[in-house]
Amino acid sequence: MHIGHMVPLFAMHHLQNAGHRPIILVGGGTARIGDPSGKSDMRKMQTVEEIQDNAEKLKKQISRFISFDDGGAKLLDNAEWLAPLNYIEFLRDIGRHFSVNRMLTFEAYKKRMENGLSFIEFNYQLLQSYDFLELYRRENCILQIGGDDQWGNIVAGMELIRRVEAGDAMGLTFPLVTRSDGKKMGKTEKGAVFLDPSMTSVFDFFQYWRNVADADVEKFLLMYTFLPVDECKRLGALKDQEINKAKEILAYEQTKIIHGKEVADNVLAAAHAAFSSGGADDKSGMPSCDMSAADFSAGINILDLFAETELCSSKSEARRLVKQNGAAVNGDKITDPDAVIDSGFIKDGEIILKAGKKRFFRIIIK
RNA sequence: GGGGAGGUUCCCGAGUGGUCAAAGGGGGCAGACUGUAAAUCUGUUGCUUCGGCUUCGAAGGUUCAAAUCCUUCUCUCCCCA
Repeated sequence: MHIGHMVPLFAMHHLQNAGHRPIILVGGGTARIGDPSGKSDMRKMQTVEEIQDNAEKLKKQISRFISFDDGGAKLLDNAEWLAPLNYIEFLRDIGRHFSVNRMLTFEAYKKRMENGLSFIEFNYQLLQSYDFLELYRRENCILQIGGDDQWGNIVAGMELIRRVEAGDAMGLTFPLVTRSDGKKMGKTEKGAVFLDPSMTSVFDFFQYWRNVADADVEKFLLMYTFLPVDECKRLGALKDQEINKAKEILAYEQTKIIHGKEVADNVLAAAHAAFSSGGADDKSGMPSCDMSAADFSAGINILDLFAETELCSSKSEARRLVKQNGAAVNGDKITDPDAVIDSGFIKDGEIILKAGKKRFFRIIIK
């Protein structure tokens, strides 16, 4: 789960507030098949344990803004009805309603016609349509929402419901959220910005939002926060230095939604501490680790120290950083790769490392 | 089953016996400029005890020397059946 997946979930939040009952469907059954809308590779297969584990995590993550309490949202796994499927019966009852000619006209398949499309991927549409049908039958679900790459699959499901149950179902899709520079939302080239704090630290998460392009501020406030529309517009219209406030609010609100208010407050203070107020604010939201005072009594080489933290992944990288004038300890640049960090650097029981202008790491001395 | 084309460092993509840790581009990182923005410019981009070490789908082989040649295997794509 990364922030690129959030839009349909936010839509769910709003729909739930309007009195609807959201059902989140996890693809425990379809996880074993590729999705033709994916770029080119088949989805990697997952074990049953992985799927269940993921489903639990998912529920935990989204329960902050979608209520699973009594009568609230439901989380279902399509393995429940896909796993016991009988192939012959499926062909007879479901397959007969699909026209290959029509399926081939969908954009998602057209693309794949050039470099190959396996049969199981081609079948994905039938399965997703069947999911919709089952949800219609079991939960009286009449609306399916998803990214616009799901358009064809959703429409196919609507048609199936009409043919089989003479029911009237609807679809709602959202365009892929892009940033003003044309890239996909939530993708840094290093990888996606994940909701799980063990994959993307809350500090980095906050900073991602804090650093969005000016042109994206209003759009993201509207899409990714629950602030009133007027307020979003007002903030998005701020200029120059002022718009930084809007970005901070965006980052704070978003962090609050995903990680909770307490974490958001901490990270906000940590960001202040790192970037402006000379260390007066609470730094507990900053990425950190514990080290013992004894480790520093003999001193630690600057390169080793940086390589130990998440700031640098190897000593070579640390060396580069130091050479290029990008490393700082407690705010002072260190340019000598042989520099040794010892107890003298400990201030108020901690040492603050900085790589470049925006990446911080806090070593807490125990 | 038959025939053909391929698998190169994060990605795309050069490289067909030594000058290759491997062109170029993208991305990343750092520096300058700024508003913790964008754009731009510059540097950098396998690891290292700085002696070297490991990388070009996998395993063997030829050679003083291989990403480059040979063998087997494996995966992908295309055409025919």
